[in-house]
Amino acid sequence: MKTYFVDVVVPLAVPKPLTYRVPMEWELYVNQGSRVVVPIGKSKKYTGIIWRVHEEVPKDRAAKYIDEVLDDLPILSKKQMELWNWMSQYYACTLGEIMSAALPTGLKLSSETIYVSNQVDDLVLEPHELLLVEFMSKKNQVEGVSAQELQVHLPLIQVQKTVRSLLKKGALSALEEVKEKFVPKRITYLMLSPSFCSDEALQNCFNQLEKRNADKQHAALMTFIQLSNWNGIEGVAVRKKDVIQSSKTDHAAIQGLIKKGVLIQEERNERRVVGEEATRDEMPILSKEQGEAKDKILNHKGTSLLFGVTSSGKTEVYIHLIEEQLKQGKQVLFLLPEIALTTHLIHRVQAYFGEQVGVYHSGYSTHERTEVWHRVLGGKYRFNVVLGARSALFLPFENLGLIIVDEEHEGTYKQQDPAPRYQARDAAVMLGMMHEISVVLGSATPSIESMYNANSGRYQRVDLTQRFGLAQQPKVELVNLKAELAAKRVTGTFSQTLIDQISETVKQGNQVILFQNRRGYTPLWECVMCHHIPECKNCDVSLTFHKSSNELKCHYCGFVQKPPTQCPACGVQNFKMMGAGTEKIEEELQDILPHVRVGRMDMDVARGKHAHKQLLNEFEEGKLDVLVGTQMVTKGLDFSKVQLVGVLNADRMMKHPDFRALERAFQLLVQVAGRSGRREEMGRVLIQTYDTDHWIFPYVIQNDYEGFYRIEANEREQHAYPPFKRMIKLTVKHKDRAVVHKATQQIFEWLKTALNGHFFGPEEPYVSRINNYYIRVFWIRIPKMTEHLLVKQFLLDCKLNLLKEPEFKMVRFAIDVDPS
DNA sequence: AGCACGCCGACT
DNA sequence: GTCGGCGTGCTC
Repeated sequence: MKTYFVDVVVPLAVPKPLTYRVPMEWELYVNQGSRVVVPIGKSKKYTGIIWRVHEEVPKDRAAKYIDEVLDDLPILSKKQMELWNWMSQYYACTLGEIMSAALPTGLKLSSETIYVSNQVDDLVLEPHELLLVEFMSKKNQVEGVSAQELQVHLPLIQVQKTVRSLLKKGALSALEEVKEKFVPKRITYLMLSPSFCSDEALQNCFNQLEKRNADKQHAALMTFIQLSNWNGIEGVAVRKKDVIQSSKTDHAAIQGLIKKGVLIQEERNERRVVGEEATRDEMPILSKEQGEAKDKILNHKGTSLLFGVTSSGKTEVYIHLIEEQLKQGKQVLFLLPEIALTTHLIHRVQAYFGEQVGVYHSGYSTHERTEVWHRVLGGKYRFNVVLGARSALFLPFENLGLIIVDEEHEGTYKQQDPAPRYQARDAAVMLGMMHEISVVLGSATPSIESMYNANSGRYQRVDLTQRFGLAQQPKVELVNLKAELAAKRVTGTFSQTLIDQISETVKQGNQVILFQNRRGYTPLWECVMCHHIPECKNCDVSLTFHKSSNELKCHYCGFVQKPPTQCPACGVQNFKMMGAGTEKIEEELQDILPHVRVGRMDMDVARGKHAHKQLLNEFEEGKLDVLVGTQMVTKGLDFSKVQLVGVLNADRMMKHPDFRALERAFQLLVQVAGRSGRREEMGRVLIQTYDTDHWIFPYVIQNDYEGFYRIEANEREQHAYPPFKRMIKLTVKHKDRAVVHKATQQIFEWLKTALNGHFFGPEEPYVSRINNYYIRVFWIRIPKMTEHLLVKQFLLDCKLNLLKEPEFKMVRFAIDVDPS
């Protein structure tokens, strides 16, 4: 007799899968990639994924039994598991961390404590205990009451304490219950029975119903025929609810028709996520260049970099590539940066491919996401195209034929904070290799990494150089802030040159977008006397002023306070605002040009989804002349009447102490410029800067990516940065400054012996304390040929050895591979 | 992530 | 003396 064990990945911070024993009755059902419910600790239950089935008896401890097998068929394919394995090694994280990121919460159920009251006589209860017992007797007697419910309904008493005493007295008992969070919505559909599927039979039926004065049934059937667009074909289904509603009949009428065998009813799982149906757009016609690009990509079973200037029609190429895959019954994964998912690109793709298109991103509810997961797996309503943010990478494609990564240079493809700190674009390339399929990375301003890979032959390079239609390259000019300042031609943030241009553009009935990068450009509160700036008590940053709420806020930990009336340093009661947020800019502009209608779009406004949409609508309808915004205004918004784009200060983004600062600045400036003059007239772009001589500007003005790339790549090579070296960032945090210092000294010694000359640090980051944690950073840069997995293992060992020391056990140690 | 165990301050 | 605060360690 064999005894089976399973290694189960659980979404907890455990280094390895946990081993459980399989009860005899489940032996036939344990498959790799299926979910199970397992007990963990004293009482909790979690969903885990079976990673391996084996017969090796665990040596160090007795294995617990699994509680339940949730799926008869795996919800993770072999390929997905392979991807998870690769990711956990490459990004030095655990499978559990990947599981947390990969599965929609609907699939990650965990247990909940349910209390049931027991009938016990002769029990003396305290008043608050009585209250709780009474509440429970009023509620559901059979199913019990969850701990959460008690907390919500009885806020007046100390629920936990009371529950504990009642448990002791035996008046309550506790159960752990696991609920499947995803319950498919069931909807009843009606169909015509096959024997009535002819005009003749139907006519007969109507006659019969009329004869018997069965008006309601007659009306119901008539409505059904109308709603189903009767054309003699079997199996067209209509919702029962719709038939009843439009025919103004009732349940009984339908039952009558079912009894007569005219209609049949069927329960179906309703799809919460419903794609665009009905009319499909005609396939766009490709230019010669686009057609060639499409063929090159299709014929290359590997990664292609689609380098297409703005308005060169990358989307049309994508559409044709998708079409090609669908013809072969293959699925397509279409990754987009989060923000781009709110635009009309989704509608465009849906207009071509209808109900086969699924969308997957954080804005979707867990139910919707879980449904997308199920529908990617298969079934009648399989999604064959999924547009999604980085986590869509984890969907369980069975039959993937193509991966598209649009705007591949976008930083949002890299997950920063909780592990897994993965780069979705790179992981997509790996996934493509595992499936042996084509991967397309598209961008008008590729990341230095991707262009490097294209130039070195790792990726195939495909260019789109021709602009589509009437779109013209805008005219980009610099405004020398130094000179304007000297000539007293600057008011706050605005140079007179920019003001004149705005005024002129608006006078002509055109629109303006003003771009302000957020970084280092926040409004501060400063003492006029001693220049004291209020700082966050938890973080090493200044508090920023939010006018709308009249609060000083910390952007790192969320701490808020009212602005002080008296300076805590010198006691003077006089503060002024420093710096210029979008709010301030909006105000300034309004002061200078009172007749101009100004709108503002930034994170504060965008928080409310509707406010955001409304603002864009107003701008589109021409109710606003000027839109002031942060990064958000650079993404995929096409306004036909925008003739002028102003970049208020280009310097801050260029001078950031970060090796990617120039790359980002170039990308941003080119993208921002692309917002101007999308139609017949040539648009203008004005960039305000103190450093007009910076080498980057000629390339921005000429829109010369290649030229920019040559210089920037050379810089990176000279200074041993990616893509010429592999980079790993180590972050060390602790609440005690002295402990961090000591820990980093220890790490420094270890790194020195193993990686001498290939690392920098410890370094104090720009913001050196967040949420009361002191932060230090090491930068590791190793040659490409180095066995990077060994280095990562070494770093994990460092972590382990460090946390072994009692004084360092509370140190947080994060490994970030390929940081952005 | 929870949850229990354990070691120190303010109460009966 | 105890109740309960949260720091810390473990989960097959």
